[in-house]
Amino acid sequence: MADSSTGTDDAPKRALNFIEQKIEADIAAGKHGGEVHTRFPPEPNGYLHIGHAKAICVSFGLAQQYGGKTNLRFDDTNPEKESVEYVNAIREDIAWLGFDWNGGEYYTSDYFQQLYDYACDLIRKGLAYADDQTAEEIAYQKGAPGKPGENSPFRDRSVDENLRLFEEMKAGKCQEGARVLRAKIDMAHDNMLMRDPVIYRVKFIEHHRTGNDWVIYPMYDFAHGQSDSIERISHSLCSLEFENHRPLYNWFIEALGIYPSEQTEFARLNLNYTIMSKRKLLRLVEEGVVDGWDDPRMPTISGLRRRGYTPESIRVFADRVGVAKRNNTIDVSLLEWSLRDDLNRRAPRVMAVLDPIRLVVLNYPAGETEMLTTVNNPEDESAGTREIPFGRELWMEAEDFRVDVNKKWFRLAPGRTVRLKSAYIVEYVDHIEDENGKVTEVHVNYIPNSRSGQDTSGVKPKGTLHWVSAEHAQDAEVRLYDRLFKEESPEANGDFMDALNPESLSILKGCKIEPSLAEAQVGTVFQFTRLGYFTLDSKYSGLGAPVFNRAVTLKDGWKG
RNA sequence: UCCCCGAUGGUGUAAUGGUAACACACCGGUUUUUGGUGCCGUUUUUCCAGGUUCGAGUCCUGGUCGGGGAACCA
Repeated sequence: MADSSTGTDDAPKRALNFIEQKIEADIAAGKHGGEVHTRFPPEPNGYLHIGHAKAICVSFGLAQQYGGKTNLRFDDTNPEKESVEYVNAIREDIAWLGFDWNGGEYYTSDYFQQLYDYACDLIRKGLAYADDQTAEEIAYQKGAPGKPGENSPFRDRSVDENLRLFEEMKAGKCQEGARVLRAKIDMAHDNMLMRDPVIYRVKFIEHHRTGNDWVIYPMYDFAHGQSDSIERISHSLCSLEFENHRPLYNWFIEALGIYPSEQTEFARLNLNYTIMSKRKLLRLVEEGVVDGWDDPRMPTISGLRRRGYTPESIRVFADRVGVAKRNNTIDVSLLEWSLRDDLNRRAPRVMAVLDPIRLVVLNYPAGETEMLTTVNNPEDESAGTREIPFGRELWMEAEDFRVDVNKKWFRLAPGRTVRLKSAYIVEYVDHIEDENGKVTEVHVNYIPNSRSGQDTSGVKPKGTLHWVSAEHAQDAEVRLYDRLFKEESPEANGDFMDALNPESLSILKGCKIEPSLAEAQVGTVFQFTRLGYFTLDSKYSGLGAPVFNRAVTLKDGWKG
């Protein structure tokens, strides 16, 4: 099992990251019975984003890799900010990413009684006490980094008194803020978190699961390690910001003498041109800057899903990003590459014209329709072929015709010849402009013996254009997205709201799509030939009124 | 001021005392009925100073820079 990551003999051995190295060492040493049991512990107070996706891939992926299990645990110790709406969204996102919490689904709130008993145990061991001071007094006594704190006047209460006072807290006899339970550690400790941390506070707030059963709630530090321990988590993986909490995590486990789960921290994911904090994303939603948590411009998993990202692409991305301890900012182009790389191999190619102008084939008989065969995916023969209608009247992309061009122009222009994708080669005849000089219609002649697949014309056009038959095309709305922020580090200078990109969304109406797209399903991503990858918007698409989102453009090598 | 963590091309990640490599990005070439894909190639790298060693990105000491830390948040 220890070398399950190395794959088959002929596969090149991927370098292990530092957590994999630790796990393999632990397995070799027989630690935790040689088992790997991880957990993913979101607080249900917001939607999951791409940063969480990395954490999910790490915790679930490592367990998978070493034949272990993963628990999903909702860390719901603060009823003020949590709700079932978030619980359900989180579940959906993890499942969509392709992970199965085969170790079970749990809630920290399931352990409230157990945690309460642990606290009583600590009191009995003389390691916790009830403190009746205000939050301000406690904060003041904490001292400062480099300056020791001072003991609370309530620090030496007797075990019996502490037990009675804690019981009163539980029974609802204390006002919020009137009393807390604190661990008795060391008010002069170098690590501020070890200076008698508060472990229980009073909150008269209904909890989304336990209702009004409890009026005292454990703090993160008193809940997390113990929950890991209760679930016999061997490797508790979290982000760097919890490094300072590890001594406390271990202190509680040792003081309580419970199963020794072990915490390992790694660097969280940061992406340029976006923000990742739940609080700030919430602000975008609340201020209506975006169309909800699943707006296709959001870095949320639900936003990426609606945008057209595939679970596979996100998993590959998480893998490429790596696991290490130094702070990082990943270039968003790696995310885009991951999607293109996945979709290039899988997405069916179709044709659509976003900014249509008329293309008339003068020498093609009016009223005649010819069905042409075209491959669905040149990268995948098994994707098969389909028929597309061709006729005299077509739609072409306005930007594919220009009057004044240079030698680097591969498209249509006066005197030029181009191939219509999967159809015929056509040569320019003339064009019509409106009173503003805008080209509204282009006229061409086709070369009859240049039909795709049976071309005997010998003509070698420089470019290939996409098109749709005017008679058969359907109308669609297409939404193009650009990055939400115009600055690489939106939080770097001042308010991130000032860094918003005002042109992050453009809505195109009257786009022309080929008839086969009438049967498009939400969840399928298509390549619109030469334009990018597009998928039906799950929110705004109606019957007969399709709305497509562009997930990502094709890489554009044209410098013209 | 104190504690913890980190530092390798533009961005990430490897190299586990023995030739600094891989991916993305960039640039160039080639193929192409997608200016896509594929293929080939160019450019660019160990924070600084000492030390240990036949040999240091790696070990040691000191420094510099960056991140985290004083919520009844997680």
